Amino acid sequence: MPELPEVQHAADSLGMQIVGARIACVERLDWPRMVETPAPDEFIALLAGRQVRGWGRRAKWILLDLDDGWTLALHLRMSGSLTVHPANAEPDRHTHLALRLEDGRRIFFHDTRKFGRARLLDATGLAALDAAHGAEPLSETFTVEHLAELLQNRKRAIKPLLLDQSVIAGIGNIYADEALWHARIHPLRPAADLSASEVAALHDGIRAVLRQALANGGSTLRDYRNSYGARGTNQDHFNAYDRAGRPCPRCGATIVKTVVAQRGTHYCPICQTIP
DNA sequence: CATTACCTGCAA
DNA sequence: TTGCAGGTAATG
Repeated sequence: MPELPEVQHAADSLGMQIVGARIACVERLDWPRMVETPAPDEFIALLAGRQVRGWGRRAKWILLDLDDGWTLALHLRMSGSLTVHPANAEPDRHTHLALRLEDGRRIFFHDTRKFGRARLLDATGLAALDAAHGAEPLSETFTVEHLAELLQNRKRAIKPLLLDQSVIAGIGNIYADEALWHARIHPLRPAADLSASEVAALHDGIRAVLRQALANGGSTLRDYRNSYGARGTNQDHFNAYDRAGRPCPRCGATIVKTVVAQRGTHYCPICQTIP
């Protein structure tokens, strides 16, 4: 599913609609395995009556800041979506978590593949979630120098490193391929082997593709929707991802698809030099 | 580092 | 029917 741009839009479109509202109850939790902590019955009991004070995003987690010091953390994984509905809306069979607000509206966590997760965290739990994740690539502190430090001494291929949430948070399969295309770097290049100018290009590429996707409301391949149910349009602007067999927009060579780190990987064999 | 598992739906 | 999908965790 969703990577940083989609999660940011999901969080913002949800948060701005429900900030200030109070959760009346959990109306449905028919896939209890999605609740990682606390136990499902406690999760349900603690959520009732909580007011939404604010919202945010950390890595690919949506964070709803609640009163009494709780944070509801939601991860959409591959196929999740969070939508807000009027009182009369009915959840379908793929809606595994439904919250009722005191004003009558409903929030549906829809997730065909059931990979999505929810956690209700206290301050300690939130700090642990934060500590488990790496640099936020759109933050001011994510400089070229910082990226260079992160790549230093790492023999791993650059693509799996970009996908490692404990190193850089929020990049997934789409934006890893797009950032590497942007920077003209082959996905199998050992991270520590990148030259200073390549690191600078990668830094630029990461930020450019994420910002462009944010501007386009994220990418919708199949399931992604924001909390109004709207699709993103960034999938119309891919240069490499999902473009196997089509021309590289930069040099005209045919984009190829391989498997790197067990993920489908798209790149230009001419622009992105072989390791 | 690679493989498998977790799930369902859809295209090849 | 098989393989693949935007993610991650648990295994050899």
